[in-house]
Amino acid sequence: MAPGAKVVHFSNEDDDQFIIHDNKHASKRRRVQNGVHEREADQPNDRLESSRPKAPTQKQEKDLQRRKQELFEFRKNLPVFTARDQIIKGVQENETVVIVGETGSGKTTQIPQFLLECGIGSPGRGAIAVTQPRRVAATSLAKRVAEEVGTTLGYRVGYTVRFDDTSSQHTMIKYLTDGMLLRELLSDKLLLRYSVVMLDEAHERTLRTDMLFGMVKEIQQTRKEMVQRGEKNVCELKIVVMSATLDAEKFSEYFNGARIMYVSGRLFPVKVYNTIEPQSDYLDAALVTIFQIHMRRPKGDILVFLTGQEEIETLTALLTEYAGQLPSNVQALLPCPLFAALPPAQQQKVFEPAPHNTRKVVLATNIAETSITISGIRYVIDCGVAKVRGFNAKIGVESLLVHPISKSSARQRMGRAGREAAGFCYRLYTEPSFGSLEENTIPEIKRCNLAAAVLNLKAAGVNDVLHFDYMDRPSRTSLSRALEQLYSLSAIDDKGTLTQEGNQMAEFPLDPVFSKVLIQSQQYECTSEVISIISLLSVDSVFFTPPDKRDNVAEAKKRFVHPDGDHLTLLNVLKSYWEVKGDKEWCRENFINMRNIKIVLDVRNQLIQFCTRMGIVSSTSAGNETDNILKSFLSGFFQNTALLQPDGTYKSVVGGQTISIHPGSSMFGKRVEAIMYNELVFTTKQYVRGVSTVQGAWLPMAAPKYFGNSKLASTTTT
DNA sequence: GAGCACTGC
Repeated sequence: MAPGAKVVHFSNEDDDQFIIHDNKHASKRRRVQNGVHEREADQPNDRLESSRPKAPTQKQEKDLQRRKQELFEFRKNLPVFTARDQIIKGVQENETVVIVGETGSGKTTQIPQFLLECGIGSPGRGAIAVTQPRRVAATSLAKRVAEEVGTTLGYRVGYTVRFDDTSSQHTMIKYLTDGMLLRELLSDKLLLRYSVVMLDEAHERTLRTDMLFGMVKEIQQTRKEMVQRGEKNVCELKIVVMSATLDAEKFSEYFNGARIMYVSGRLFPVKVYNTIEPQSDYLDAALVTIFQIHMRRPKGDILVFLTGQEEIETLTALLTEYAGQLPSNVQALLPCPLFAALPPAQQQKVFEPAPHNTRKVVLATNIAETSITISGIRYVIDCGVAKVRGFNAKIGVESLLVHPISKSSARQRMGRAGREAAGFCYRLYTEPSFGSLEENTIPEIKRCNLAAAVLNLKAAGVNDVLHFDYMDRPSRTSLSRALEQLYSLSAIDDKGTLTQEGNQMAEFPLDPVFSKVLIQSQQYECTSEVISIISLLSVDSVFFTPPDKRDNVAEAKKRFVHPDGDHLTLLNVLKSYWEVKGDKEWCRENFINMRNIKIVLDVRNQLIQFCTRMGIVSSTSAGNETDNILKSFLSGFFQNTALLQPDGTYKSVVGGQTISIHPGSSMFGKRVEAIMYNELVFTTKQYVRGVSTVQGAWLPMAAPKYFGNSKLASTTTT
């Protein structure tokens, strides 16, 4: 099949009246970098040593002030700048304000500065916290705003993310991840160090932002009552919710009718086309559309939204093949894959400008919808679906399935074409299909396992999690399941109260199951190994798999295999890495993902620090007693076990479902009496990953409270 | 016999 043999027909393709989004001010303005460009922050040398930030020296001061002046020229042209006085007044007069502003309005960089300048944030009253769902955003925003304020990073302006804290007692504007603020809540239950909490990107509705909504709302009320009672050293807490979409009423309603303010953005008009007919094969439709654009439309790069790595690799291969057949008088076509598992060096390629006379085609997952911004994109192709993580609380199984996106997600994808100039968006579905999409994506809190979130709430003092003030309430089944799981781990007692062990578990930055394993490892005298393995399991993979080298990767993996399964195999990888002292060449030869190994080592160091603080000896080693390591894991993962059936399949002990070992596991194809697994996710089958051999006899020992022998007996018979 | 979107502490 030659590209162009088939044609995909789009509505209104030559009708300039059909413009969905039109900001008439936008095209007149010049694009200004507002410092939220993730690429810069993704450089490996991004990490700062946590030195004690000091006031700048006289010489530094001079440079800082010069830079500040330069930046002011940009700042005063930002749309939000004209609304400075109204915003200050709005926050002064209201305890909560909802601010709606599109990308490029400058709200995230400027509003904290306004609040600092007018004294709402001050050493006396408290600092300004600005939360972000992502680390890179928090760090790059802080760097930019420090420059704008004219201070060294970490002095008046800083950030706090996991493994990296540049804030100090002098910090008045602090950018932090929402997860980090949740952790601060454990030790500062009323967030007394802050006078303002700004929750940015609220429309994304991440699990953590949703938890913060409820907690800051309660804290605001408590602090107000304290002030009314005349308590000293307390001031009221201001809440600023910032959202990019127009669902502000929902936020306002939740926050007792909070004042809504709108800030204009800086997006250019994007013309939207829908297909006239539904497309049975969106991958094929995308391929044809790419060439239709390439042959007929003016310069500008193309961004294609697809669902996953496999699709992206398929389409990359097809594009490369057809691009080679283009006539010599047509400009070249350069496919650039982009997904999270791609090694950083290859991710970097999407940011490089296309060579002369070449059009770049970025084939991306949802990573390009929020996390990564690519310049030069004029055309977006949207297949209308995405892989979505789900959780069935009734049977306790996670899933990862392709699902139609929401209208707001489709608009977000569309907007990616209008960041620098007017653009075009080709939707590979009909207009009625668009009309039938859900308005908003279902918030994460309604579709994930809540065990960790519930434990976190309880540790922060919210005991009645069923009646907590959720903006979107998770189902009762989902909350009950979380409570049951915590009970089975002895994190809470039968009244739902946090136990001493549960309190300890909440301290660790881990899923409660892992915290349990870590604590239990003391009895099995293998804490050192357990910490390493937990760290290794906290990244997607310590290997990376280039699509053309799958066999070589499989070969490399074999070198580390431990007969008992993935847990000890992973440990072998880390041991080998240490033996060669992280030699780069060795990593390359063995397809070791250095970025992820770095994260593993960071997590490991952090866990050791937490252990030390809590009086757990982290150096205890199992030596050759590797069974003890597996027994430790079983003490947390006893529910994640399956038994071999006479027909050679595995059946889960809880739920009795037939499960398959993921092909990426070292246990793939092996038959043993019983297995324990790290996770079970339904994709095309019920796949388990992170699998090790266990003995059936260990099960009742691992969880005497949970296992009656009857339960075991009932699943072993077929 | 065959494969996981994206975040975060």
